[in-house]
Amino acid sequence: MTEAFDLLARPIQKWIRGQGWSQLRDIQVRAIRAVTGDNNDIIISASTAGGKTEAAFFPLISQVLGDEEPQSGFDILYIGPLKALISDQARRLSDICEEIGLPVVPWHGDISSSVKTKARKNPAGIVLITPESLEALFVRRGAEIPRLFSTTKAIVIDELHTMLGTERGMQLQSLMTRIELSTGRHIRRIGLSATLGDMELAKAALRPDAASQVHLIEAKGGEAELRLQLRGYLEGNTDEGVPSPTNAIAEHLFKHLRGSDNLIFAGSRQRVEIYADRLRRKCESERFPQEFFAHHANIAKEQRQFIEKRLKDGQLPTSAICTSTLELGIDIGDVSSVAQIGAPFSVASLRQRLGRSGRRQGQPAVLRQYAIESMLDSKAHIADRLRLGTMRAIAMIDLLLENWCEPPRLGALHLSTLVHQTLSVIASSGGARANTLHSVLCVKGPFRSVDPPLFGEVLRAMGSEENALIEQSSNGLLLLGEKGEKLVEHYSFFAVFQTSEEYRLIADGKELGTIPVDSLLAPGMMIIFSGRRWSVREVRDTERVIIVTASAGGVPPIFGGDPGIIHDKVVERMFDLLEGKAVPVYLDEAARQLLAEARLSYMQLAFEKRGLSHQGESTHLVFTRRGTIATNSLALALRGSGFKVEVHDGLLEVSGADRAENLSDYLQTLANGDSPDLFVADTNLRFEKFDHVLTDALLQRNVLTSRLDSDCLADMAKTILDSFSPS
DNA sequence: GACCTGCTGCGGTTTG
Repeated sequence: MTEAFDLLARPIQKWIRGQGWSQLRDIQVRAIRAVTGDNNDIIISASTAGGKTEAAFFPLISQVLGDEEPQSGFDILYIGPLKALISDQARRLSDICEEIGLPVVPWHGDISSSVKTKARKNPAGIVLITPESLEALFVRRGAEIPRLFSTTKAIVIDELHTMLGTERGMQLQSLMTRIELSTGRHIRRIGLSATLGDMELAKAALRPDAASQVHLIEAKGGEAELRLQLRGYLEGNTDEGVPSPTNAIAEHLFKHLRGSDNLIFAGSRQRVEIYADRLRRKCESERFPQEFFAHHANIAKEQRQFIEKRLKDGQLPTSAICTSTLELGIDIGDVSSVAQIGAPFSVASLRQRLGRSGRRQGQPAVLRQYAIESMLDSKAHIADRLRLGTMRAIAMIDLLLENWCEPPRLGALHLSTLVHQTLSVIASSGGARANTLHSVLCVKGPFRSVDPPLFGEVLRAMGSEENALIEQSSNGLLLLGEKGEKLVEHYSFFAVFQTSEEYRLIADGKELGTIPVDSLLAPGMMIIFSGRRWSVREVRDTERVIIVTASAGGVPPIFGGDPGIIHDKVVERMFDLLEGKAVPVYLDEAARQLLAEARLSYMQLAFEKRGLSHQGESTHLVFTRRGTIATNSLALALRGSGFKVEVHDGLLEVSGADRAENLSDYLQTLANGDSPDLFVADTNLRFEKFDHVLTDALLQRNVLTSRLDSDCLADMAKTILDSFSPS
């Protein structure tokens, strides 16, 4: 083997030989050199099943084995986003470490407390933990942190992309900084991922102070051949014998997927239920055994694990109709194909989904994309005439083929998580001064855009009479207030993300899953859940339990959700497509037709006036050609000035102004640099777990860094006016 | 116009 192999400890070499591997993979060779060479941080980027875990751990374990005298403390800290992933990885690492005698400790909510107590009393080896369990260690056992991590060589962060630019990612960054501060040691960080949109941003997020020092190890090539098709379907055809798009797509899935393992991403939990119900009934009527199953976050854990196991075993053909639950790293083996119903919300997630197929040598990855549009008549809506859903699906596939995916959105204030971490630091240390908190969290920690005056405002909000989360002692020390103590004491404190209240659905004494409390159900109503039909017998409000029995009819519950954020680049590509002539080869006949119709509609609009187009008496179209954040920001500005606005991908439908001049006059004031008030209407500004603590002024500043952008308005208005002005 | 993720300590009972 190579000289990299020689850098590994004997027991690791022996294990590799024992596996019968003839050679190490390229990223493994490069990772071994990087880990052994210096103590810098590292990002290892390779496709799923590309050998990233081994690439990081072979040399790290070798270093641990090279230590002369083992000291008390965990040698390697692994952070994973999912309990299931941690259990998978612990199994793989145990296999390597068993003979060596290095402990491997999975640590999350499903691990018994005796295992954790034992590991805490005698810390050694590799600990694999969730951000939340690490948080719990800080809050409940703050004094033990220096001892537990005094000898830790590295922190390995799996699925790094899930942690970038999110509340949970800020929490993790904060905890990593706090480990370094409390042990007084610099600990190298190693991030693993398959879908990082921008390596420079990923480096900056991994180590804000020394991004340029981060080694980048990217796998080259090795991508499976991709076979793809985009199929178009029309809704609203009342002719006899023409199936609805849902039925036609279910038929197509049944015909092509039955007999093999597949993932069908349906886009929402409600649509998962609809397709699962259709496909189950299809199996029944054709007298085939059941092989299509619904899989989403509200379905009971036992049922989800049953489906995951069926997929992994590969014994019985299994197709899961799912949401993003089956998108991340948990081990379900290789699937024959991936289906996507409706356009996804990001290219990154499409790529992650596609990575589930074509993992075996010589097997292609297969993607079937289904697009549903409405039939057009003279009153058809502009979003339908431009076939925006189909345009987005094509734009996303286009960008996927170019190997592009969304970069993380860094630079937001994340004030909700700042509130959380402030409580956490005070809880774990018993009390802290304001300047210490600012230094730990905002200077050394991740909340870098929060200056002392802003932090002071956050502290005052937390200490307000109403919130009473913190209070100041006579000597200036900040302590937990009455409500703060209560909050931190409960285990629900450890997660930084928001969750909603739910009812449990019970049939024959067995839990089927949960549904949101706001989906109004009463006895006698019929629902579809877990792909089957049920009738509600009893609603027990105090226990939050709903008893159901099998039934013949039903409709899926409404699960609710946040609107997704589409990146600027995707919308730009959609409009390039509308203006272009090329027809992608992977479109079926119906999809070609949709593209042709969209281009014709766009040309007719553009013929009048590009950018700002007249629609009937008092309705105008404003083409922003930008993603969700910029387009929503302009929509709020217009609403604040009395216009009525409907928002679509890259365009606004504006009414309420009698003449186009009013609209263009207003856009002119924006182009001149006038900054409008985006918050005149009673816009909802509370999205995250601790947003309720913040004042309106803080919420507005927060939202302007995460979901809105007022700085882009002037340029956007200029561009729109330029394309509008008569030539 | 969407999706996902996570959770301690203690008291009681049973078993060797």
